[in-house]
This record gives sequence, C-alpha cells and structure tokens, in this order.
Amino acid sequence: MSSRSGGDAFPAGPVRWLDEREQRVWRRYLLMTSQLTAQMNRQLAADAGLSLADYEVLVRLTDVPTGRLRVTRLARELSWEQSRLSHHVSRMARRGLVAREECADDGRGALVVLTEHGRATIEHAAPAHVAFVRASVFDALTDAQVDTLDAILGSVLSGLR
Amino acid sequence: MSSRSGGDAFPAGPVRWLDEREQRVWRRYLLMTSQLTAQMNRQLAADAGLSLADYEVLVRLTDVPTGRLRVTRLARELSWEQSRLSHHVSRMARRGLVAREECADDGRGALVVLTEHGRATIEHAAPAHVAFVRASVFDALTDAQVDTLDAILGSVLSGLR
DNA sequence: TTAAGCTAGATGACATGTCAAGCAGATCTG
DNA sequence: CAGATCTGCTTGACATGTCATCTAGCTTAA
Repeated sequence: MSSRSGGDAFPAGPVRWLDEREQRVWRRYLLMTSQLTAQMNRQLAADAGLSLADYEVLVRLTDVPTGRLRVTRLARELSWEQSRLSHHVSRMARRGLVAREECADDGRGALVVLTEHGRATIEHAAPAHVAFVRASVFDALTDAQVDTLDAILGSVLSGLR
Repeated sequence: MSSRSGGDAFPAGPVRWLDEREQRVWRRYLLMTSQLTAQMNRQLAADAGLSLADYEVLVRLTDVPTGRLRVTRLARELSWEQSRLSHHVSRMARRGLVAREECADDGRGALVVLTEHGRATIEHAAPAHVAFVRASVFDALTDAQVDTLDAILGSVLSGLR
C-alpha cells in the first residue's frame, strides 16, 4: 500500500486518507506503471540491447534530419535533467550509439550525434518495441478508454507543473 | 517520442505504427508517470528523508500487527524482485528504519522488522504524502475518470502477466 | 575592456535497480 | 541416510538517476 485508510494507527489530523476504491486504484497504478516499464526494458534489452532510456534518446535524434541535437535541447525534448542526459550520453557513446561533437556557434555547447550503429540499432529495435506497446496498451483499450486516458494524463500533468 | 509514425525512415514491414493520437497519448503517459514519480520522490525526500521505495516498504510493514515480514513475502507484496528488496533492506537497515531478524521456523529465512525509528518516520511522512497523491491525482479527476482509470489499469495489467 | 554574473555541460559522490552467481539450510529419493 | 536438488536469501558487478559542484565560454554594463 502506498497510502493509508482512516481509522488506523496514524493520527487523524485534517488529513483526508484515500478511501477503499482510491487505494485500490492507486496501488494498481503503481503496479501497472512499474510492470509496464520493467517489461518494456526487458523486451528492448533482449531484442536490441537497449534500455528504454537509450531508445528514447535515439528516437529524438532520428526525429531530426541531421541526426544531431544540442544537449540542452535534447534534454528538454526528453524532459530529462541535463546531468542525467550528460551521464547517459557518455554511456551511450562508450557503446558507439551516439557521439559528441563540438558546437560551432557556441564554444560551451555540445552536440549529440546519432552514429551509423545507433541508427541501425534503433531501426532494428523500433518494430518490436512498437508492437509491444500496441499489444500491451492500445490493443487492450477501447477508443473511449484511450480518450479518457488522454484527458486524465492532461489533467494530472497540468496539475504537476 | 517513444514510437514511430508510418511513412518514415524505417522499413514498413507488417508493423502497425502508432497513429498521431496514439503517439500523443503514449508520450504523455511516459511524461506523466515519470514526472509524478519524480515529484513524489522529491516531496517525500524533503518532508521525511524517504524515497518512494522506502515508503512502500514501511507501509507494508505497518500493515501487519507484528511489524515484521519474511523477505519473500514482503517482496511478493511489493511485486519487487527479491534481490532488489535485499539490497534495499540493507540500505534501510543502515539508516535504522528497519532491522533484520532470524527466522525461527526456517534456518534460511529472514524477517524484516520495522524499528521504532521506522515507525515514527512513516507516521510523520504519511499525511503529506497522501495529501500530495490526493491533490495531484484524485482531486484532478472526476469520479467517472477514476472508474475508467481503474478499468484501464485492470486491462493492461491482465495483459502483462 | 573588464569584472560580475549567466549559461552550457561535465563530473564526482552516492542512492537505486538488475542480473547472475554464490551459499547454506530444506527436501526429496533411491 | 547420502547425494541431488530446491529454496530463501545475500552478494558483487555494473547500469542508471539525482544532487551539488566545477569549469569554461558568453553577456552585460560601468
């Protein structure tokens, strides 16, 4: 459990505990997200030797024609902290998936570039990954459920900022 | 992006790429879950020096009257891998939140026990954490949305096993 | 132009998670 | 009851994330 119901050992205070239904939904939310992430990671690792994080980075790079992006821009696209990306790029570079390049415009800047190996790897990985997402998520839901999910994600996200 | 639309650089094959709407929902799903987790972690860390994982462990232990559980049982309740739990218990024990105890029934077994400090910590952490979850999630959703979410979680989860 | 302050990135320290291997105590079977 | 096997748990190696800090290159304004 990740939350408490009322009437237990904790002081009641002004806290509105989650009711039975909310607790069930919340537990299932935590379970579902962790399982789904874990399975995507395992599927990608088995199929292409990638983590989901690797995959996300590679996809952003294939999205631009030049296959290269400034570090800060890439971090923003991914909604990652800049230092996380910096560490991750180092690891991916060690594996030959991307490379760093100096930035002509700005002496401080750095570009992350998709390598040939990186491109080949994501092109190999994408079909099975998309198939997995489709099978696990979209094929399991009705159109109306997807619409509601979209609305839910929007509401929660706008509250988080 | 975590998935591809059709008609791009990848071989088409028999793959059904995600359409525009599916892509948008999927991106938002990944964004929302990572943001929500990050913010829960930060809130818990700031308020009580706990990670969400610590919190989950402590809650399971407070759920049983004796405040102690076998390692395997606790791992199952959390849906964690056993070795993850073992590492995590070591770290929590170092901080005095839990302790290990031998198991009388089974010489191989081990019990994880909530300490006084652990109990005090979760009792301090729970109200603000629940308030955060309520404010971020449940207060942002209508009753009908929560029902649909429950159904979605159920569908996806049953497909994942 | 030059010092103050800002910005882009990298890095070190450390928490966390995964996988594979190890180990000792049960259990099973001939 | 002895060896084979299974089980419960721990450990080591290593990938990943976060936070705080550092460096060097921009920008600004007196």
